[in-house]
Parts: sequence; C-alpha cells; structure tokens
Amino acid sequence: MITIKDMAEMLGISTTTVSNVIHGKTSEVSQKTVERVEKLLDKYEYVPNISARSLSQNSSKIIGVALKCRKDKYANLFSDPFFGELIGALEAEIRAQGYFMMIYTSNDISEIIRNVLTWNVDGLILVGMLHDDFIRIKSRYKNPTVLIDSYASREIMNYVNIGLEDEEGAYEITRYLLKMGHRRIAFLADNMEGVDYTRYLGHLRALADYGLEMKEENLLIFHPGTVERESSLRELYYRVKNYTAFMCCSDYYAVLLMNYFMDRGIRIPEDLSITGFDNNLMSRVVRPALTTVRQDVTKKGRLAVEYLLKMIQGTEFSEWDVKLPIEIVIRDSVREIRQEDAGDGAADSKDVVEKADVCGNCCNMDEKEA
Amino acid sequence: MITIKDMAEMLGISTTTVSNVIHGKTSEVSQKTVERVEKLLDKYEYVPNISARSLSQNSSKIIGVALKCRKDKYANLFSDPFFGELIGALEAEIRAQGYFMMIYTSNDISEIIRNVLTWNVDGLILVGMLHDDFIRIKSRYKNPTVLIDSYASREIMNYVNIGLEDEEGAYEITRYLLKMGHRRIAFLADNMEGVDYTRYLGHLRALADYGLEMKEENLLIFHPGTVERESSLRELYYRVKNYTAFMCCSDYYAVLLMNYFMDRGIRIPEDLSITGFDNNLMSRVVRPALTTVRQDVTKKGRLAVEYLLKMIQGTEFSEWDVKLPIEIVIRDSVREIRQEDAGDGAADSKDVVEKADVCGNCCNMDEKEA
DNA sequence: TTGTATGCGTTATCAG
DNA sequence: CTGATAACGCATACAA
Repeated sequence: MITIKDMAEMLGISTTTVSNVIHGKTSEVSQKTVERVEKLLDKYEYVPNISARSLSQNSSKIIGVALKCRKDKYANLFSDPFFGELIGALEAEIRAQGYFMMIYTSNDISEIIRNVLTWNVDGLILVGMLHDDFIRIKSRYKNPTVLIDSYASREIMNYVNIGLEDEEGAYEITRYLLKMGHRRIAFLADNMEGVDYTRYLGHLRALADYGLEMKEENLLIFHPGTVERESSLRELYYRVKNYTAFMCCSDYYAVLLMNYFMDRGIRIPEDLSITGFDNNLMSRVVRPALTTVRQDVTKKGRLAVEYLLKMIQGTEFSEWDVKLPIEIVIRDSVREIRQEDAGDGAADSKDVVEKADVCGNCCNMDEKEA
Repeated sequence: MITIKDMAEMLGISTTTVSNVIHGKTSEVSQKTVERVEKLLDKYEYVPNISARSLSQNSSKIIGVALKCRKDKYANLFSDPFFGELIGALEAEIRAQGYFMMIYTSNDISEIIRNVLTWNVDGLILVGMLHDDFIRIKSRYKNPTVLIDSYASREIMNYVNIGLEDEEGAYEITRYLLKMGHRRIAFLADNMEGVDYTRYLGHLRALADYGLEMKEENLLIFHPGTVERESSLRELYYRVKNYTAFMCCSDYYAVLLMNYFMDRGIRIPEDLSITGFDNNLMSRVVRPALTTVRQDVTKKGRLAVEYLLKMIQGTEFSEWDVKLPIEIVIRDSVREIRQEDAGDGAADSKDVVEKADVCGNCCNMDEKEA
C-alpha cells in the first residue's frame, strides 16, 4: 500500500503536489511534474486511504442504511423478498453515486445510533422506523436523513419520507374485494402503527363506502415473527370459515397463509379469497398467482438515495413527503361471489380435509435458526 | 460529538488517561480519575471515531463482502432469495462478532479491489468467484480471505472455501430422476464453471451409473440474466417435448421455468418433471412444491465468518475446503414414469394450449429496470 | 509552480 | 499512576 508521502519522497517533491495531481488540480502544477506523478500513481496502483480522508475532511462517503428488525434476534429479515429487492436497489444507486453503503439491522435503536455516529456517515436512510425511533435518532445524529415507509408526525424538521399511497392501495384492494361480493373480510397485519395502520385506515374507508363497519373479530394482528409459528397458522386455519376473504398487509404473509391453507385442503380462491401487498417475486410465482398491490421498490430505493444526496449537497427540504403511486394487480387469488352466497361464504369449507403438510419447512422458516 | 481530547481538557488530564479508562486499562489509573472520566463518558455519550482508530491501528473492523454479479448492470442480484438469505446470515454473524459489513456488488474485479484496499478491510468474503478473479484479488489484497461457493484450484496459498457437496447433490438428484424412470433429462445451468460445472459432473456420474451418456442437446446453458428473457423461455417451451424432466442448477430457474410452462398448459409433474437446487423460500412456496437439493445457507454464512475471524486472529489455514452436506428434498414436482412410457415422455404435451400469460411481470423481472 | 505546517481523533511508546 | 509526544494518511491554508 503506497501512500502519498511515499511517492513524494521518491520524486523529491512535496505531498501537496502529489495530492494536487491526484485531484486534478493540474492547473497549479507543471506539466512535467504531473507526468512524473501520474507515472508513479499508475506503477504502484495508488489507492487512497479512506479513513485518513474521512478524518481530515470530516466526511466518510458512507451512506448508512438502518433497518429496524422487530423480529426475533435470529430471524433473517431478508427472507422477505421485499427487503432483498430494496437493499439491492439501494446498493446499486449508492454505488453509482460514488458512495459506500453500510447496513445495520437491529432492534436496538441505541446500537444503530452508536454505529452511525462511530462511522460518521454522511447520510442515513431509515427503513420502516416509527415516530419515536426517528426522534431518538435525530436527537443525536444531525446529518441528512431520509425515511422509507415511515409515518412520523409532521412537527419534525427536515422530514423527508419516501413512501407509498398506502391508504389508497388498501382502499382500492378492499373495494375490489367488496365489488367481488365479499363482506366478511379479515384484515391481517403485524402491527397497528405506521404503514400497516395507514393501510388499515384505507381498509376502513372502503368498508364505509359500502356502509359497512369493521368488526373486531375481523382484525387480526400477529406481532412480527409470530405469524410463521405453527400455532398461529393453526389458529387462523380454524377461524377461516368465518371469512370469505383475507386481506394481508404483505405478499409474504399472504403467500404463507395461502400455502398453509391449500395444503390443508382449502381451495383458493374457491373456498377463500386472499390478497397481498407489494407485488414481490413470490406473489408472481405462486399459484394461484396473487392479487395484490403493486409498488415500485426499485424506484423507492433510487428516490431515497437521490433525495439524500441532494440534502448532503446542501439542498434544504424542510418537509417533503413523497408518495409513490400504487396499482392493483388482479391475478387469480380472488373469486367473485354472488351476494346471496356471501352469507355462508366458505360454507363448503366444512369439507376441508386435513392433509399431510408437504410444506413443513415453509411454515417454520424463521424458527429454524432459533 | 465529543472527543477524547475535549474530555481530557475538561478534566485537566491527558488524553492517554481518558483512553486508558475507555479501554478498561483501569489498573493503571486511580479510582478517582476513573470515576471522573466515566461520569463524563456517560454524560456526553461518548462514541469513538472509527476512522481515527483505523488510522492509528491499521485495522478497520470491516469485513468486506464482494459479490460478482455477472448479470446486466441494472439487474438486481438480490431478486434471487438465495442471495438475500446469504447476505442476511453474513450480516447477522459479522455484527454479532463486533465487526461491520460492507457490501460490494460489481462485475468489475478492479473496482472490487479498489474498494477493499481503500477501506483497508480486515477480511474479505468472496461469493461465487472464479479462479482467475480470486488470483487477481489475492495479488493485491493480502489480508485474510474466505471464499463461498468457489472452485479455485489447489495451488493457491491460504485457500479457504466454504462450499457444498455440489457433485454429490447433483448426483443424488439425477439418480432420483433416473430411479423415477426418467431418461431424457435436460440439464440447465447458466455457466460451465465452478459450482455449476461441478454439478454437471455429478449429473454425468449418475447417468454413467445407468449406462447413459450425456447428449449434447440435453445440455442447456443460458448466460446469467438471459434465461428470464421471453425469447429464451419460448425457446425452452418449444423444446420441452424432447424431455421428460428438467434438472435446474438453482431453484430460481426451476421456479421460473415451472411457472412459464404451467401458464402455457404444461402440467407439472404429469407432463414434465422438474427439479431445483438450494431449497430456498420459493421452492417451498410454489405449487407443486419443488423437489430440490437442500443446503443450509445460514450455516454457510456463519462458517465463512467464523473461519475468517480465526484467520484474522492469526490462525493459518494453508488449505481448507469445507463442503457442507446436502440432502434431497422430495416434494411434488417429479412424477414416476413407467419405463415403457419413457420413450414418448411428454407425448401428450401435443395437447398443450397456448394460454394467456397470467404472469407477465415474472418473466421480465430483470429487464424492468434496464 | 512548489513546499511547509497544521489538524483531523485515536492509540502507543516511553519517560516522569 | 500520569502525561507529553509521535504516528497513522490525507487535505488545505498559507508561504515562498
């Protein structure tokens, strides 16, 4: 590892000159010197030491990406293809802009804060944070920050969020279910804050349009990492006859349920309709293909990086709330039911046969490692 | 951001003493001073500056993870859940060990080298590199390096690879297909080097056991990123009647093909059997569930980090080649055919109906961004 | 056109 | 027990 100092000594010139050549401040340097330096640069394949540069410039060229994983410690967050896609998009864009990406996944906000400060990252992207988390981080970390999929309240300064028309998406897909004749619809989420809560509001609005109220027994909340448990799935299975449709807050859950139910003889969509949210790889690959809400994850990632860099370069957004459009993707997981059927919905689900589970691993995915 | 110097000044003591307290070298410091320093540490929530530490220690606490993506520039590598799982496992383990992870995905080896050197990473994990790439990297980067899923030749020093019983896996699953009566088996891979080539060898060995030879038309190679193209899929579709089974080198491809074929009326496994490799999320979620080769991705990641840290701590492995065991997972994507049927295999595939593609996005996933 | 000097935050050596 | 000082590699203000 050759350094600027080494080369300066070799050529009998000062480090300043070498540095100037490296940074193309060639107007200040004689042509001869430039050539001599460049020859060495090339010969020894000089690579700058970022730590040193960070220290002297007080800028690290790192973009931190922090994901709060509310799951168990050992669960693998990236099992959900949504996160895989998002991380991939972020990485590509960050690199394309000449920055470096450092990921932190933790359920401990102080750990995230420590990491971000210790690396002196130039900017921070927070995924799926709740209001309080954001406040805590901002109280210690002063550099530009962009949120993805967060719903922090408006009082905060420098609030930039790249989100989705969540309310609209939930509204539209609920309306679709209603239009298809469904009346007893279960709403499944893993929390009642942020994104999921907003989707819940959209769900309510659609119901209201049809003069319906949300019944308590239709609201199914399973904390993150618990839906995958056999006990939860079994519970849902026993309650399935109460509904004609499940509306899930992610494709991940929808696909999980769909397979669990199908493996036990419930026909989708004949006995039960089901919808997802995200339009990720699995929703397209599963059969029957999942009716869901499309979002452009790649664009989400790219926009987040774009805004962040603008902020790093000095642009001030005192408040900015991007909501990417959604789109309903109708595939094959929802059936139309005539209104007179609606009353007894999955009535024929009494025929359900307890079948061997050919998908054992699938249901316990996240428990494997624990 | 308070620094050691700041605190030293406040207390009227030297930075050395503060540093000693921070690192628990408390035997050298009086009890009083320790307390005074700790109070400040706490009050100002001191966080060390890693750049400075890197510089003075010549050790960055960073583990680099480099993925060579041979796909198009804009393709998202993490679409394949295998990589998502692997990255998740690596991240968790690296963090648990008190290190930081920095990811580079690039098809340009020099770029990877530059990044690794510029950050002075303490250790490097290379995923899916070929022999030449490894040599190039090692010629410039001298710190510990662990390979994942590589097949570099044995002459190299400090060669540590965490791999799989690839040959065995391919052998077993091919034998299974043969046992089920299949004789006209297509072998689908995206290259003929490294992992895929080893799997090919296993495939050949199984065929030989049955006194069969590999026919040229049974070897299907599609370069990375090209299988997803409509044209490739269509080509495969037209050739499908020549085979009774497809053996794919990844679940990703298997699932891709399976859905494309099914959407066009080919019944799986009745008309065509299909197998994968990895046992990732999709293989479990798809229907018919995919018969495949199981590997423990989480363990792969954990082992890689484990070995790397041992090397960083000074253990010398002059050569080490871990091959994790595989296991055939029999699900529903392969049917048994009587030997007399084998001759005309997918004969009834002449009934195939060209159906609307309900899975439009799926096939062009990677082209969306291009 | 080139060089000198200084600072960034931390750790380590060695002397008091 | 404590402190002064140098060193890590780079960039920059200021001199020459």
